[in-house]
Amino acid sequence: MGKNTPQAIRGTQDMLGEDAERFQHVVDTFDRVRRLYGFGRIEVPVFESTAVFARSLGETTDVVSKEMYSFEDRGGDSLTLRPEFTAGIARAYLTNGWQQHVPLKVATHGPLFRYERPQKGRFRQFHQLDAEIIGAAEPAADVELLVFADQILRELGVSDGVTLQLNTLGDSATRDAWRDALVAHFEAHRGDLSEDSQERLERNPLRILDSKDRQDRPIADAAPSIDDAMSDEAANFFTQVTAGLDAAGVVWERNARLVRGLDYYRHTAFEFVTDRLGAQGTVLGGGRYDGLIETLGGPKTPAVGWAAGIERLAMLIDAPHNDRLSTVVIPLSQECDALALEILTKLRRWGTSADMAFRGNLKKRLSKANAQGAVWAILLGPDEIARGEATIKCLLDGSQHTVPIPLLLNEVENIGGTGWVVRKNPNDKSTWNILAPEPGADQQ
RNA sequence: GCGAUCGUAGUUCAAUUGGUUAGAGCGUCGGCUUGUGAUGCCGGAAGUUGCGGGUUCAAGUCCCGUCGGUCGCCCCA
Repeated sequence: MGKNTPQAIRGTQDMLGEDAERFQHVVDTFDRVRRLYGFGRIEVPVFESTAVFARSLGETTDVVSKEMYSFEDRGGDSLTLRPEFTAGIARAYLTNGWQQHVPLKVATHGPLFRYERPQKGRFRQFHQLDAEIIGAAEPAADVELLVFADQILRELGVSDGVTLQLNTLGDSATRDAWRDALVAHFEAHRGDLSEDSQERLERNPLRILDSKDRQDRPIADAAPSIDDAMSDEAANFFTQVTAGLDAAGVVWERNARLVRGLDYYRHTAFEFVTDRLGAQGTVLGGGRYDGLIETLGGPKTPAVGWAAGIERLAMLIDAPHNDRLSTVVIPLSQECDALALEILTKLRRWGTSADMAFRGNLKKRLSKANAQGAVWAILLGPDEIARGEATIKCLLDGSQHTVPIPLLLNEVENIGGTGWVVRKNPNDKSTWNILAPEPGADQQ
């Protein structure tokens, strides 16, 4: 690193090659599965008025109180880079009058920002997949979201190491009653709690329940259960959610200590967790937030949603196999460039992946083509062009053949009666295939 | 915000208890082949040892500060 070269901002990442491919594979999978479930794509701004997040998440949450990137713009307004998706989506729902589309199933993904100490699976600019159903009070919506999440994890091939932990926080009355009981319990043992948890008692007492601190465990384990405070309606709701998951074949386990950090959650709360990511075990999490939209000044509107960490998922998946570059066109002198460009353009318009090697002598260019993983090289030299021919070389087995240029340009099959076949197949973009002398195994 | 640990060519790493001119693989550039890659051989370029200060006859190595990476606490996806 030179001394004067700029550094990337702490907690941000630059991705190239495999890292970027993994990331994109997660996004692609999400986008494909999301359509299967009828979730429409939405886009929301990367920044909002600070109040949108402060009111939604709760002023005392860590996210709001110490992790937001907030700034004053030139007009003097306080803005904040989104630390999560839900608040902005709820705001968009209200400002655009999307009530007309209820129940609204939407999905998005993109960057989020949180001023935290970076570590494994945790960044200051990170990226999430997000899915929400707004305006549905039925447990079917919770189930829908969970089955959707489960399928994404399956299709990414990570579901083996990931388990769904499920809990209910009850309705508002249940949650409040439970919270009071918890506070009373923890208050009684205040002196025995860890320093962190004494702090939590003020800000977010529910979080003492899943404290990792040894000192807290006995007290947390002895704390009153949500089930004791649960109203019949809330219990019934939860039963319907679990019944739906069972019917859909989604494996889950109850974790009565599972609590979410943000204030707006009610009823269903869940996390898909793994032990393969060190301290950051949660790969996807969410729940029901029936009160949020009202908090933002809208009508009473039930909603559920989840978010998943793209980087975390990308760390879990196997490296996606790259499609092989099909063809590299190699002009050997300047007079061949125009023809090379013509062929190159044609190949790409046919749907074949192709590139041009334009630097160095033939040796360099072939070497470059090989390094790119190309299957075919088309060599265009003055001599060949003079004869009206091009050379096609298979980089897998080294075989090569000359081909009349007009045939190349006209998508002709069976090149010059040699048995080499150029097949243009618009439905299969991998094939601008030269078939006859089998080049060997996997061209993909 | 707290704690631990690390920082050496583009990159991955090496460099006796502080001791000459800081090395190697990969990559890169050139050559062995005037138009033939992937396997081979030869050679070149490439470093203010993150940055700043200090201790010492002598610092990549020890000390302090700072910036960054990594891991944990916390928090969360």
